[in-house]
Amino acid sequence: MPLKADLDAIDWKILRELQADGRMTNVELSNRVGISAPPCLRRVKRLEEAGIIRGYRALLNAPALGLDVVAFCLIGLHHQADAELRTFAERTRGWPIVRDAWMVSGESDFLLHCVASDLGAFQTFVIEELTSTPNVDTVRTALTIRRIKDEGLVSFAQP
Amino acid sequence: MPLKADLDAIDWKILRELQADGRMTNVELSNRVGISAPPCLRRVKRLEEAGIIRGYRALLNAPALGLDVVAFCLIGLHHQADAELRTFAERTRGWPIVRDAWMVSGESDFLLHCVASDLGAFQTFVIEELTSTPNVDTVRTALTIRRIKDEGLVSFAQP
DNA sequence: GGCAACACGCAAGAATCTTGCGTGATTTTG
DNA sequence: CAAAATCACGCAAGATTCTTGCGTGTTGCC
Repeated sequence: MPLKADLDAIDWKILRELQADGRMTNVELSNRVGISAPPCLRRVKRLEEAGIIRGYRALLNAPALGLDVVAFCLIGLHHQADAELRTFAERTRGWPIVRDAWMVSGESDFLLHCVASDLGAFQTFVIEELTSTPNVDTVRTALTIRRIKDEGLVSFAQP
Repeated sequence: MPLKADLDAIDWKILRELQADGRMTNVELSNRVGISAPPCLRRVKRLEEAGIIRGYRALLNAPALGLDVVAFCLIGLHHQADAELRTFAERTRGWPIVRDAWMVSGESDFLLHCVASDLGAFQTFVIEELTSTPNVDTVRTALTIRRIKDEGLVSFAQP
């Protein structure tokens, strides 16, 4: 189960390339990182089995699919005991509009990344679902105007 | 250049499957959506060329890579003229700590999704970069405690 | 110095990708 | 309404890629 310390320069290159293009063939990947295909594939599988690569995902174009509203919601609860946090977290998993969600510390307790077909659908969600959920205190929303940066979770500026 | 209206049930299945596993082989994908491999591959390419599939990305495990801090920053500027918004947007692209960034409307002007190796690195970024950037008025941060939902951008609950 | 552990690259068989082509269904057109 | 055109499907075959086993060279550790 390798961790960060076990990764060498080639592993980092693999991670960078697959974060940029997760569907690259192994042959192409092996050329880019400078080793032959078999050891390259073995490294990728090792990274997958170690959980360093959590999976692969196609990135979809929401507007082209009729999803014109992307927004973030900051949620504050009345009571933040463990049971209440878990209850709200569980509820977010049942809302299709919520795509990613984080429990956070600071002025709010949760941050929700939401996608909806239009403003009406989003407002309906906020009013009829979010604010009417028990224990929800504050809801602040930020409608996105446009995405200005979109890279993978991990930066490769330094290594 | 197909749009939403041109997509049939099989296309939606393809999108769902590739959003869940972007590295699935075309043979496996074709089995799951119920057609043979050649037309399935043709559909995928059509979706890619139409920009509906924007790309593919490996999802990496930040903590395993020594990145223990994931946070969001809400930024308010003093002046929100177009030139100033563009200037700030451009600056976010030069910060490796900032992974995704959105221009938003509401109480803040920008939302930054940040990843850092530790709290010190993040605080250094906030103090020495963010707050010292010209035209930055307010900076509110939300440190993430844990991710409670992590799905692709597009929901497939309805179609 | 010798041994064990490890990762590499080669090679071959299996699987997948990719293209061309014929068929059938649906839509358009006369 | 019929004929033609369009479209997407599935089959088949060659090209590419994946996958595994194996031998070799290097590294680290007695």
